[in-house]
Amino acid sequence: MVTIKDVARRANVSVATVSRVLNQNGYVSEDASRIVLQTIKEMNYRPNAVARTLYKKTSNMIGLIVPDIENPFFPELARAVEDVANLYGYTVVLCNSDQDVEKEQRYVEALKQKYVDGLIMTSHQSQFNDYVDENIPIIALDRIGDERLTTVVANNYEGGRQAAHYLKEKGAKSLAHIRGPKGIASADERYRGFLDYVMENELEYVVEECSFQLSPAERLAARFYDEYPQADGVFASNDVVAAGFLKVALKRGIPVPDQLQLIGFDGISFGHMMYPELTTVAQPIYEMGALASRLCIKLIEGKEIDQSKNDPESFFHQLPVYMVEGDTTKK
Amino acid sequence: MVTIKDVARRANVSVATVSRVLNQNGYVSEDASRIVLQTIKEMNYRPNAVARTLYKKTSNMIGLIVPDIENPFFPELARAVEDVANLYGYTVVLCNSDQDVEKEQRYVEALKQKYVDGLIMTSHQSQFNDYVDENIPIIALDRIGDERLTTVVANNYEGGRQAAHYLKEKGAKSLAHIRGPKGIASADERYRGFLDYVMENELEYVVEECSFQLSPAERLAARFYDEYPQADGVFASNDVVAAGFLKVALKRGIPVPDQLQLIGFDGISFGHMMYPELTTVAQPIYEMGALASRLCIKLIEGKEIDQSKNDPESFFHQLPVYMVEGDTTKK
DNA sequence: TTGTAAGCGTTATCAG
DNA sequence: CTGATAACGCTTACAA
Repeated sequence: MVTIKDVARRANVSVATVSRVLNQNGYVSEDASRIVLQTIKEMNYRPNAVARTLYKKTSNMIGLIVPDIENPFFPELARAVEDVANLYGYTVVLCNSDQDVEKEQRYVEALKQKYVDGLIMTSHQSQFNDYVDENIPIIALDRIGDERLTTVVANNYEGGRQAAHYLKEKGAKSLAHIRGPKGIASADERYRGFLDYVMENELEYVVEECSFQLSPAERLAARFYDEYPQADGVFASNDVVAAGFLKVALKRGIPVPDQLQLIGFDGISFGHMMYPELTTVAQPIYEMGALASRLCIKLIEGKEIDQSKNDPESFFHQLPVYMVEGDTTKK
Repeated sequence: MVTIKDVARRANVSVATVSRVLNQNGYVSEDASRIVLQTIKEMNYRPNAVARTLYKKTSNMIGLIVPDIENPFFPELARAVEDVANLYGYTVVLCNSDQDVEKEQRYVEALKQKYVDGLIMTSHQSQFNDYVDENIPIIALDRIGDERLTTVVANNYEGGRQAAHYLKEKGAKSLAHIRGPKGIASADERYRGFLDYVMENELEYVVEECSFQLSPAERLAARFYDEYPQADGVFASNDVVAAGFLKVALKRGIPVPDQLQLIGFDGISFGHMMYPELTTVAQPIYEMGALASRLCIKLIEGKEIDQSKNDPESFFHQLPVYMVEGDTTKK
């Protein structure tokens, strides 16, 4: 591997000079600059990022921790984070926490040892108060729990309300909400929104709980349709669960949307892959990821940190959700 | 940040001693060891990975380059790679190449500068002969193009044959293959398999080409059903395209599987999220990722490199595919 | 068994 | 404008 020393030797200058033209700082004469650039090209020299990191204590890497990249919500998010990071010259290190606090902890530790410049952490049950003491910027994405962290979330509460409202408008008389796991903030919020709305409007409703996965959703759906045959408007806490409910309904020959209307949450892309297409409360997934990434970089590069301390708006970013009208609700 | 020096000072030993107990090599007395361990704990010292990397020229990181993490095939793969990497103490750096040769090149460059220990590169059009000269282990995953690279792929050719055979067995008379983009090896192989089988059996068939995405698939499907109303057995080159064809068929009221049978390829998890469930030629996705990861680590740690040079079996790993019978083909 | 010191490849300070 | 040189935090000969 060719180092800065090799270049310096060949160009008959000192390493300091080479470093200067590399970083474009400090004075360096036209001549020197030209010859150095030339030799760099000739020797195909690439500065060693690790050495640089060691000295500068910054790696141009961002750690992204997700509970499970296989959950279709996260690839879209990850993609956005990476796109923006890339734009600014950062590399993203992706980690699966598996919702395991210890595993997450280990990752954070490992990443810090690698001098990652910032961390973006997605939804999780823990409150992770421990992390705020870390000396690197952390963005909470789709995750609430510590007000001291810069946060990016969708308006889950409003989404819950909208779902209930939409079902009511479409004529559903007996609502159901399949809520996500207790303790996961986004699930809790969607539930709260739904509940507030049905209470305010004195609607008939039931609530069941289900993890954000297909198989549990299918099992629950089977039981649910037996138990609550009168339910004609189901709001699932995410699209995967909604898909499970849709699948079981179709399998049983329950007419969707005529007898049973169905709304999901998230707006992940495969909602469009099925037929009937899923009606869903969509989060601006890509925007959320992009924003989180941008904020993280902003914090890293030290811009506007103070401002954000004072301005609540730039501390807590809640993005609006929007209805995507598919075929699982009436026109 | 607490460094090895701090620990040494506090423990009244030299940094060398601390380093020795840290790495468990070289002689160190019971006493010294005890006190060092003690102070490490007290000071909550974590060795700096960057400094270590600089010296050792190894980072315990593996770079994983995928064309697009949003394509549902890759999260499963990535997950497997990461799980195994983790097991052996490696961190995975995920990069999206976007099928862009230059972007991929930039990533490889950037990763090398970070002293990644190995690279796993997934399907791509380029032949990337350039990379074999790199001085780090590279695994080609779901990607063929350079025989000198250790390769992990599914038996795409056989999959293509199986799909055609299955459709024939189920009584389809007029077959169609919606092949993936020319130049992508896996797509080419599936096509070859399909073609060989229909030729050998003198079956009626047509072939269309479509990129591995939903929208193009839907557009093509619409045209396709108009143009080839007699087609009663469609083999799509991946599950996303199959989903697109299924969706349009259902929308048009074409009875699936009675009038039209449909087979996808990949076996991604959302094939189960829809109803009717997709019949598909499944790749052992997780196993492929896990194997690639294991092979990469094996190469990194220098085991069996020579052996693999001689034994073709350990150079080219082709995993078997298997039919997943869903509801889009007859029972 | 332990310590000293020379790297690893950069950057930045400080004289010239 | 340029060049020595001291960091950055760790590992490992080589001495002791």
